Amino acid sequence: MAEITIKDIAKQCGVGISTVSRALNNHPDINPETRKRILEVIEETGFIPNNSARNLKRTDARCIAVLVKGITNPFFSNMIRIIEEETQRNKYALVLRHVEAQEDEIDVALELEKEKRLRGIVFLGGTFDHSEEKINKLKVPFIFSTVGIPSTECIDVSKIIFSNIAVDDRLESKRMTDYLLDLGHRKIALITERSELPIGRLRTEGYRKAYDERGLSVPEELICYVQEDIDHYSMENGYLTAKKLLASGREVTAIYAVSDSLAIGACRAVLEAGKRIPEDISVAGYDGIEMGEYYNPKLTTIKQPVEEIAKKTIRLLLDVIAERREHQQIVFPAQLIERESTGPC
Amino acid sequence: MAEITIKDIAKQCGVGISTVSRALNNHPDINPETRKRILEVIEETGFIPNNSARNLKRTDARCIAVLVKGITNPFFSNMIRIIEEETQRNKYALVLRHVEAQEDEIDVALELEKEKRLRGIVFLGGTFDHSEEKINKLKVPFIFSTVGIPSTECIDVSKIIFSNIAVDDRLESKRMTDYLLDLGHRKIALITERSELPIGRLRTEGYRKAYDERGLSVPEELICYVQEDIDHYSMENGYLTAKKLLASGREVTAIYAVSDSLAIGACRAVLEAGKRIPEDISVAGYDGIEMGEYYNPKLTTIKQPVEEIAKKTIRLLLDVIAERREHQQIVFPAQLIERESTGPC
DNA sequence: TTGTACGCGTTATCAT
DNA sequence: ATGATAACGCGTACAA
Repeated sequence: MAEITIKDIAKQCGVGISTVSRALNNHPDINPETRKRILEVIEETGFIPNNSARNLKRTDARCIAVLVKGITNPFFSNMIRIIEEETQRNKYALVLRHVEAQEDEIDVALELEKEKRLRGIVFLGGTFDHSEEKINKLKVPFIFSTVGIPSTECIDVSKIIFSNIAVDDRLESKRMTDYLLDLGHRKIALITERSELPIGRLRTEGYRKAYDERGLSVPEELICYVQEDIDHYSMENGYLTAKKLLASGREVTAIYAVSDSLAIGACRAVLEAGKRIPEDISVAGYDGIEMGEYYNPKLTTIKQPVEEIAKKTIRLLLDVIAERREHQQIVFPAQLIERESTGPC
Repeated sequence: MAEITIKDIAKQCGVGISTVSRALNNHPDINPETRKRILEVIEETGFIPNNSARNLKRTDARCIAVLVKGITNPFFSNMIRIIEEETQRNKYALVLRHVEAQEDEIDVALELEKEKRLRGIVFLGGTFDHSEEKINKLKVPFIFSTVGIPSTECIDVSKIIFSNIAVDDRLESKRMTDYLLDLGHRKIALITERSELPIGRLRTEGYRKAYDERGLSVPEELICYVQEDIDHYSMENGYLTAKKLLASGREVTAIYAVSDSLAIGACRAVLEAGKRIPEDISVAGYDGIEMGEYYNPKLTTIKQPVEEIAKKTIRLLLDVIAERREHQQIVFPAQLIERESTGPC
């Protein structure tokens, strides 16, 4: 059962294979009539060009890749949707790849760069924690988006080889903590992740800083780490972690979780413990996912400007690809949205 | 800047390229020592084989594809996770492709089948509504999973060329409606989609059937269709649709939405209208996504056995690929989970 | 056990 | 405007 190829089309049309190729790729140097005839035969016969062969030969290919680490994270759903739109608007093809938790996103990128003819890469989620050596192997421009702000020690390097776009997680996290402190809360539990992933680490630092700046001592016993063995940012993890906290009997007047999913899980635990939100315990999240607006009570959160971030990510990447601009480190402001889940102590 | 290829590795190791190829593919016919030496050089030099070239030549390749229409649908998140696990357990590679709303999933499948050396395909979401002619072009086994049960007229054909796994949406939807009717509700609003996609259509039929069987007339004015111009199964759409319904002033004692996301959106609208759930209005969903357990109130729903469905999907597909089994039409039972969002009229 | 040579389906180059 | 032909990087008979 032979696959039907460009050769068969050529034979059937009585033309050379390069003519068929030209018809396929909208080449200018072709008679409109022959082109039409060829396309008709292609239609009839149901011929589909083999992408592997194309990628092997092609030199141009307007194509970028988006590598998402943690695709279940609803925060990325929106990002991806907008990225797809923007990419399409700019007549670029997009290959979207899901990176498993245990996979290394740079390895995947390297492989993809060879397979397709990528012109650029966007990393969503994951870390900066990659050896310089490995990162240097990437030959096309790439951008980290919403993975946090790199610590100062790698800034000089990064300026040269990649862009970064994110909100200032440390600052925004401090803002949320400040807000809760301003409401009179002192016993603010933090639900965060232990691992050294930038997101969790930065947001935890912001929480600490808020206490520090006021000369208040951080209530270490209220810093709760999510389970490592299940999805760090799932509702389930927020639920389990909050439940453990509440069962411990430690006094808590507010819970701040470093993601909205965690916060919603925490809400369920609070509710199950027979407490009211926010009258007995305030709950706050981070990210600004759609769910927070629909939850009952509506969730107070730090809303990241997803749309702007996504659009800027693509625009910057395409600019760098076209050499219209250098790599940049961009910080977007986020917004504290006060809704129903938080109140005075 | 020449890409580093298998040839370079061969030269650097002082061996032939086929030896390198053998090392790469764990071929038996190779001296363990040379193999080790080659792998070392590959490691050092950071060589990554070009997948396009591999796909072009390869004949075996244990690889299946999953095409997801509507990846934002949280119902699929879990499915995908389990499918990934199962696939990996069976030592198959998985290519996951996101199909845009306006794209035709069969076209995408056809293209992918040429590009990679696929052994099988899973369709998540989408429709059966494909011309037989086109569907016949797919040469590898494929399965529709959770897209509904095909109407009788295509069953005889389908038996031969593809498998289908799903719950009986019509039946389960009727079950939910029966449950609400049993609670004494008569003014049950339905939030569903107008388009002829199987999911929406089947679930609407079930709703009607429940009324019909009791000799009750269907409250046509309470059948609400979601907006076509935004994601059919989003919380936003549930919210907007329910809001319009409530504003109309029509009497309603229960709202049944054909997906949990829609139901949660509807809950928000009910709450905003100053009504209590379930005391004033009961709300029920369908699917059994994680969110429903965490929502406040917990959502009554029809829970699809996602895990079983996902596992069975992969197992059946692999069996068909290995010719251990014929294509099958499998119907899974779902479960009505009564939680907090529904109560007596 | 290893190396040589051919071909996978396509695009790019160079003639014509 | 069109056709022949050489790559692209790899896997695999086949020969050694």
